[in-house]
Amino acid sequence: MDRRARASQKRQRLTAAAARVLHEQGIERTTLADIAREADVPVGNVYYYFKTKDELVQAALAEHRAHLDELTRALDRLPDPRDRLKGLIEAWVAQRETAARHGCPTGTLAVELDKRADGTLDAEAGAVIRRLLDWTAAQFRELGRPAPEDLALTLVSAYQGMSLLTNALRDPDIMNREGTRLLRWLDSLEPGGG
Amino acid sequence: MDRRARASQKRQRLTAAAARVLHEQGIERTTLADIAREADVPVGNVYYYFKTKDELVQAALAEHRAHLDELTRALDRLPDPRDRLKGLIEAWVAQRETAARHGCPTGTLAVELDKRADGTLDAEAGAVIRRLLDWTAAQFRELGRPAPEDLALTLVSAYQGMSLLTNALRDPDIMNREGTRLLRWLDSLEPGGG
Amino acid sequence: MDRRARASQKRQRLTAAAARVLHEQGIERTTLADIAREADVPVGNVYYYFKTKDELVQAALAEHRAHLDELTRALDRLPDPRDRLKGLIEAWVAQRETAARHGCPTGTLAVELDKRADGTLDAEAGAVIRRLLDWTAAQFRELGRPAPEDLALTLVSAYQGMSLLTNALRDPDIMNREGTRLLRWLDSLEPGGG
Amino acid sequence: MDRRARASQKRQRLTAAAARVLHEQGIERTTLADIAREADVPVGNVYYYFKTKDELVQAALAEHRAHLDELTRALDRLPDPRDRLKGLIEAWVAQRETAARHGCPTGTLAVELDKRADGTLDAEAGAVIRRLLDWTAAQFRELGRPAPEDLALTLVSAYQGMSLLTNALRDPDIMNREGTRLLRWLDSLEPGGG
DNA sequence: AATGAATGAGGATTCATTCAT
DNA sequence: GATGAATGAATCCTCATTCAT
Repeated sequence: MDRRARASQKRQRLTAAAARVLHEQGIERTTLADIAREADVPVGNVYYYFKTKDELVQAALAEHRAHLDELTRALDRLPDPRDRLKGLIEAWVAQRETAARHGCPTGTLAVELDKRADGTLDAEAGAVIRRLLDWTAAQFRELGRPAPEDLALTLVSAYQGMSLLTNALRDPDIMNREGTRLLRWLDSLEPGGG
Repeated sequence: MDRRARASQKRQRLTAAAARVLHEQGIERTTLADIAREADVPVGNVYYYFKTKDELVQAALAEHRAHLDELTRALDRLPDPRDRLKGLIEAWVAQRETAARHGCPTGTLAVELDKRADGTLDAEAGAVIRRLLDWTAAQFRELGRPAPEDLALTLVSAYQGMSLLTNALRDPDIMNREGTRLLRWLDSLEPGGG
Repeated sequence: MDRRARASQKRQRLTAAAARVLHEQGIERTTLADIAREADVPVGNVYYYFKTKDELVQAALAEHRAHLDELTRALDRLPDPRDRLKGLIEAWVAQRETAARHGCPTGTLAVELDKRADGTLDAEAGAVIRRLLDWTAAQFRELGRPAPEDLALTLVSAYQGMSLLTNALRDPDIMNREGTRLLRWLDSLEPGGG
Repeated sequence: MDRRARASQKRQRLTAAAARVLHEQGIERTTLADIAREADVPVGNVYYYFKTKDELVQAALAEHRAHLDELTRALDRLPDPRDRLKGLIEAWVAQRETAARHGCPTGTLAVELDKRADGTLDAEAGAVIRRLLDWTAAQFRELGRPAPEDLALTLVSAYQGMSLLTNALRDPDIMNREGTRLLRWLDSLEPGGG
């Protein structure tokens, strides 16, 4: 492995560490030293890859978006859009233990970023959520449902809401119950129906 | 007004300032000086009323719970539980501009508090949310619906979810759309029906 | 009890509390609030009796000096100066548990006061110790020993030393052992001997 | 000199400064800024070497222990244990001016540390004193004296006592007088005698 | 590129002392 | 005289960021 590869690997390690630690501890509670330690990179060296802490937050957001893309790409292989949406919900429920401990990564980052005066990163968190909304709307559209954007809003809202409650009440079972309801709801939708 | 009254008023002013500023800027981004300035109280004096920053956070949470109690007490005057729930939703939607800028006070505090190692305050945020869940479930129960706790979960989840999305996307209209849907959903429920 | 008496009783309560708490926690670690609480006097009221914290320290020193005077006055009733000195040592050893926990009141106050730039109170602590030295020297003189001041120095030094070691090592038995030795030493001294 | 060497030198400078200033001003009266200034190190940088003020106190204690070890190692080169003990006393007396101004470094630190609720550092101060006791007892044992631990206790007690009196009365001559007595006492001891 | 070390601007908290009634 | 409340200076500690090698 040459210099170039080693460097980019270090960058990747930092990004992954940032995504993980920022999700667990939040932005304000996480120090650069925390991330550096987790990535096994000397503190001073972090600045070679990321000029500011904000850039690391940005990288973490990008990482979460990449995870989302990975998931939707996999679901896209399913022929039936309804199955894709059900797969999405099942993926959410599968993460219930993590959600109980730390909430939805993107959702909680968005909440924290919103509290800042500077709204640069704020928008980026919104963009990840919008991406999820768009993909979801596309599935409803393909299903022939009217107002697919509204349906997407309802589904993603439900996800963020149940993640927050699961987290706040430290009760992963909330995601089981709400997940089950959402799956039944999807099943009840008739293609193109009202 | 004597010393005693003026002092307790100061405490109240600090509590109100804390509730407001912590909602707007988040816990970590808010300094004691911020709250002191907002309440027009010298920093050193804050400690006469609250021994730590955490106690101010606690007071802010109590303030939000009090607001919630006030609202539900008012709604309790309505004879029909369905109307009470619709009133709750309308109150939420009426706050959409604030939600777009800062999210749900309790919800965002809960998210931040969860990121802490020490879980004391964390639990208190959860308690406020649970209070809302309980009141909501009571209405569904009075309506004669089966599984009122699950319905409450669905409604409160929807609220937290739409608040978060509205905030993350800075789009208050989201609360109009989801609010409308929730109202229609309530109307569609037949008393005691499945 | 009239105003005058009640007030002086309050002053006495504060003095006693100061003597106790300053011995236990040291000057720097003790707040005025600590002393006020211990004396069951409102903080604001302390300043009516003592204009500064230093005045309270001074009062505590005076209290310790009074205790010493009380003890020597009682010992002065014994006809034999050697018995008086032995009584002194026995009184010290009887305090060994307190010494193990907090050291000699006057000695530890003197150590703390010495660390100050301002030497006013410093001198007062020294004066209490000097008073003990003088009384002790008087006994040796009455015994007809040569260089009674040196003997007093040796005895008081031994007391301060064993108090410090007992305290630092948290071992009250040290005072038993050294006390026994000092008693034997006194017995071995022949009146007027070399 | 490279970074590494300069850094470790800085640590040493901080330790030496801490030992000195803490001895002179006491723990509570010394600010981190005092120590930083004395060591010519920016305040913020102190925390790179010592995570808390307590760690600096600990380092100062270790420094004093090192000084003690140095002294006893030098004395160990003398063939006669009695000469070693006399050398120890002479070293004490040689420090009389410092003792008059600030007392025994370890003794006064021990007194201050005892006043704390947290007893961690307290024990460390005790350990330094115990080390001195042990070395002293070893000399008496080698001299063939019975109860060497008691003799050590007497000698070290006398040292702490005369240091405290010298300091409290600001009279270095006290150490001359007590030192002379202790030297004579050592001379009077017959090997193995009672 | 890599890295240990340096820097300084905050931020929470404490507390002696003063004030207003 | 009595008292709750007010004040502000001081202190410890954190951490993003920069620097020198």
